[in-house]
Amino acid sequence: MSAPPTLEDVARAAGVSRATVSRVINGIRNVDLAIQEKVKQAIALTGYVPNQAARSLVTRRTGTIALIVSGAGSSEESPFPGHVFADPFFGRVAGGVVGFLRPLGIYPILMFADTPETRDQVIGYLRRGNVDGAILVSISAEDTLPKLLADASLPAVLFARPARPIPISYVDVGHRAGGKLAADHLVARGCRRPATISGPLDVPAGQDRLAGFQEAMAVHGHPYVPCAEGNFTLHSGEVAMERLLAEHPDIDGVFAANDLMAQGALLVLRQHGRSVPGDVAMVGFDDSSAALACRPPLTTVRHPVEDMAAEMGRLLLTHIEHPDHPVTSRIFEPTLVIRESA
Amino acid sequence: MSAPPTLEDVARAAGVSRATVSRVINGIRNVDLAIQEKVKQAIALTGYVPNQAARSLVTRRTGTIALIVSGAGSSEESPFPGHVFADPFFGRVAGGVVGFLRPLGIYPILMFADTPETRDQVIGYLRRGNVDGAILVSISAEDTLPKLLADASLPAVLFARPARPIPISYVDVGHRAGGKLAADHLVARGCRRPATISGPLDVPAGQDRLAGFQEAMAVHGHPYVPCAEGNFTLHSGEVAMERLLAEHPDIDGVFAANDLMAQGALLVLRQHGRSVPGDVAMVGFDDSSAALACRPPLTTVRHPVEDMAAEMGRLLLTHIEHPDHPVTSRIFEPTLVIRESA
DNA sequence: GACGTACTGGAGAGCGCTCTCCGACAGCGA
DNA sequence: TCGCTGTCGGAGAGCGCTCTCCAGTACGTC
Repeated sequence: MSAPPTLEDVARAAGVSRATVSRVINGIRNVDLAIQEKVKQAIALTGYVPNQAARSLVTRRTGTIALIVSGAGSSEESPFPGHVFADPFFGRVAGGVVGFLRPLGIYPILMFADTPETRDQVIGYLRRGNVDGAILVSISAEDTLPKLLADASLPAVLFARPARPIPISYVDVGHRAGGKLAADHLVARGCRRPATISGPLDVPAGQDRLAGFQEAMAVHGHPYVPCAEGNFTLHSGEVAMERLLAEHPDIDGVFAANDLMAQGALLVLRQHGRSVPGDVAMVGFDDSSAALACRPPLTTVRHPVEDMAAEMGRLLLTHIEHPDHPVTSRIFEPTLVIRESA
Repeated sequence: MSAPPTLEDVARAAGVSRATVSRVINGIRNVDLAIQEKVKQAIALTGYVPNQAARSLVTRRTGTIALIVSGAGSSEESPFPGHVFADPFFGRVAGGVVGFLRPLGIYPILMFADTPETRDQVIGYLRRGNVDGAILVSISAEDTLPKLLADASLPAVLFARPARPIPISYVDVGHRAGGKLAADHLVARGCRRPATISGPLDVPAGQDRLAGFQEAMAVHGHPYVPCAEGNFTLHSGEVAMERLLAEHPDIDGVFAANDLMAQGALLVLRQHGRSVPGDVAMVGFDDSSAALACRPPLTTVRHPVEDMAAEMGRLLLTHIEHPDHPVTSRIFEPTLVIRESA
């Protein structure tokens, strides 16, 4: 078995033409059942597996898509990307995408675009026609990749609304609604002196969660809520909580714009001898695995990441299938997951 | 620009033949410098990008490799894989692989093989010639994928030694040496009543870390060390610590076989009012981001995951380049990272 | 019985590239 | 002058597949 069997071999074994075998394999047009059977046996007999390259050459479809995590400054100390996975949130996105695509026989190519050079490499790779489309998780406001993608008119779908309007489809969660959920819950359980640790205020996710929280709090009679800005990392959550505690020692409820910051805040609270939820209630955002790693387990706004990732896959496939499909966005409703921290 | 430019177009623009353009692009043989220059200009002019499918068809190389995370039972509650990323360890592997491969213009296809069906899908995908080779991170002892890969004689490299001997190259860390490092450190800082939370004892990583720790402890005069088995998750670390504390309330030092379990153990210790490292010292394993998320920050045995991942890439490329390259394994030395927990 | 129609299978032309030949030509020694 | 060697560019044959024709057959209709 030096050379793997080709369509030609199968055709010979089945006593039909290449075209017929191809039709059987791709399920195109009616082929006589008896012949279909013969072909299938021949395929099994020869151990034939289609050559994807040859197929791609003529169909102009690769059957692969790219999953790009973009915009992370990465860490300066290391030439290795992937630190983003320190936030379990990205693992969920990856899992969601794979979970949806896998039954379709499609597997994503994992790419990181964390520096200008790697961004160019990524674009080059995409333009070379290696993939049919891209799913992009962009994590900074200045990321230029969404625009480059749109300009290249490569089918693409974004996770989260881009900071600047760009003609590209995206999927997002109702950040404002999530912020409101957190505020309502905090107030409902008797919180009188709320505070919040926001995400970075140059990205929509940061702005909107904060806005939603503040607006709802205003409705509940808290027109001003102390706020410390973080950047979605555990450490930034600690720093922010430290500051909040120093400036407003009587805080009795905190909304952190993601679970990782909430986790950091919890650590600081404990260091200061504040019990949770006794002295201070804490609500996070995302419902990532970090929420379960907290003690007490975190009450948090659930980001239906897996469903969103699946929707991204669905949307991308639609764009690939129908190049003229209009730019679309879909917003998912967040829900509150009540655990023990609030 | 309905149809993208082809080699033929470039050749025409440069006034040479297709073959010459191909030679210039692939840097093969001597081509007159003046002609090279002309060709390069023509490429720039036409905006030519090579068609990977056509190239693959003739070279029989795809220029892609698979990154497979295999053997996870996944979670029963969800059709989505990727929960493995809850352990930041896997993010590091992914980052390390991408970091090494990316400068070479190679990007991995991300696959999860968490059930028998998906395992078959993965094998089918690989056999279809979609990739040149595979990097496999197998996380359970009964995983059959390594064997299937070896049988398919597809170039592959494993992360960690397989539970059963299989003719396949792998990269691993000195688990025993790591266990010894932990033991020595614990003893050196005065620990008298050590205990350990082991990983699952059906995988080498679990067995060897424990063995290395026990052996070193024996040398230090602790022939018997209480041990509770965990499965590398945070929760299992909690459960194990609970048990250890119940059975041996006077423990003053713990070695957890990975950071996540150490993090869980720390949580329990705190609940029981034990200070760390005052009452109990804690040493983890991996030096993943979880170690930094601990309070106090975790002293841990560093698993040089990124370097190991890079080596996997290097090894895989060698296997792809030279199909007859003998099966190889490379063991990395662990080091101790001293922080505050011990 | 002649014709139109529907359906099925085969022939063959590429898809864009690589790579082996082969020919052209220059340089050099005899 | 002839031929030999070495260098460099071109011709052209595929790589394995899809898909558009086209031919053959069966059947129904008038």
